[in-house]
Amino acid sequence: MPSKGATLELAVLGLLQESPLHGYELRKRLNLLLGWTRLLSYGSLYPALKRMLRAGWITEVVATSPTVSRRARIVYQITPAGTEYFASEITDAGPAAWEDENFNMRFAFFSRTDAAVRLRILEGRRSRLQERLDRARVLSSGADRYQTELRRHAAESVEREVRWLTDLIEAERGNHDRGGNDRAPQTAPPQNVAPQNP
Amino acid sequence: MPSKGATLELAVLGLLQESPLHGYELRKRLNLLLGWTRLLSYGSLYPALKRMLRAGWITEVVATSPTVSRRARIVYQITPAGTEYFASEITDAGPAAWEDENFNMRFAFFSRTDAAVRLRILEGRRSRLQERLDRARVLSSGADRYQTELRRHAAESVEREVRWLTDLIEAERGNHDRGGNDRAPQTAPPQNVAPQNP
DNA sequence: GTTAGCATGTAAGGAGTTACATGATTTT
DNA sequence: AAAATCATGTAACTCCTTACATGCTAAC
Repeated sequence: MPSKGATLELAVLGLLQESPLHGYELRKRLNLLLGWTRLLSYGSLYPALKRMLRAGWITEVVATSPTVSRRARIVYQITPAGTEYFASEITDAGPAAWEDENFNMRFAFFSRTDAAVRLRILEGRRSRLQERLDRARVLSSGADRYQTELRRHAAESVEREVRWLTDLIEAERGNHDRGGNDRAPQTAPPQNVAPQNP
Repeated sequence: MPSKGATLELAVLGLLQESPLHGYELRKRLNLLLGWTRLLSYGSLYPALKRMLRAGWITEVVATSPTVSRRARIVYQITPAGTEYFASEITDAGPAAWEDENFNMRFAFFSRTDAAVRLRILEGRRSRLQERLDRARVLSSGADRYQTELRRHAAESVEREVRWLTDLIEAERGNHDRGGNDRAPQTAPPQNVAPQNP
């Protein structure tokens, strides 16, 4: 079962699928990929790598570089089992996929995700955010100026994100009629094909 | 030391300062106040209340209501020690105050915070977000379309938040001192916290 | 009568942060 | 020569989530 901490593991596998990496470099890339809030610490990454080794998703190779004699780096490589696990998780468009952290990670690997799954994840994410807005619209008693302003701003942020998702969904649908998929997700002008309204 | 989990404790104290509350009600209000992401679970709240009891910040009173015989509710009240702790923490405008979660909580209790402290927290928060943007601007390499789009959107969100903070800072300065003097006699009608669109 | 909301908890388990510990290499 | 960056890890601690366990009350 994809418990919560699967996010880090999946992100590592996603990066290792492109090329083998050592821990230090991995951390930097993870922070670039997902590090908008707190930075990932080594005390978090290295134990995760050990777990993944035990799970058989990655293998480690001590890189003894003959030319440049840096400190021996331990390079991690993804295994077939790891590739399989990544593929199966990335295919799963269940509720776990539209959690905050998880969603960003899924999105980051969208180029390796089926178009249908992409769409489901985007829509799931959007309706989850919409629920949040509805839940919060039951506006509150006893809120002072600052609390009111805080909520207003938070709601506005969520609304913006909903619009962002809507644009992405439209873009996805727009180039869906082509079998090959994998086109730009950018807010492209809506192509007028046959409107497929729900 | 205000370790990380102090956020929940402080929020509880902030709410209890207005009126005594029992756990269930407390949870609902906390979720309204800070619950834009995940909802707070009882498994998290009740242990926190126990910790706070041990620390002497709150006391519990079993409310035996004679008129309506609901299940006995345990009502928590803030103690003088709790009030003192809250006051000292809320006064501290150190780096901890502009962390994501923490910042929202601080902001929610801004009406009970000194104007000078408010300003420092807002400015600290802003420069922290600015740092994030700078750190991320070194981006580029190895990012595909989706990753690029994800970063663009994230950066945009942070930029919006910076602008929001800038507006708030201006508003704070506006009704704090005009031209270096504290006692602004006229010209400064009580500006709203939210200086927004016409 | 049964579902939904009110109300309080505990136990197991996972995950992350901070601080500690060490050492090489590159840049200033 | 010092400082920054590269590089790998461990241990203690804290905290949260999930799932479990219980029982009352109101509404449908």
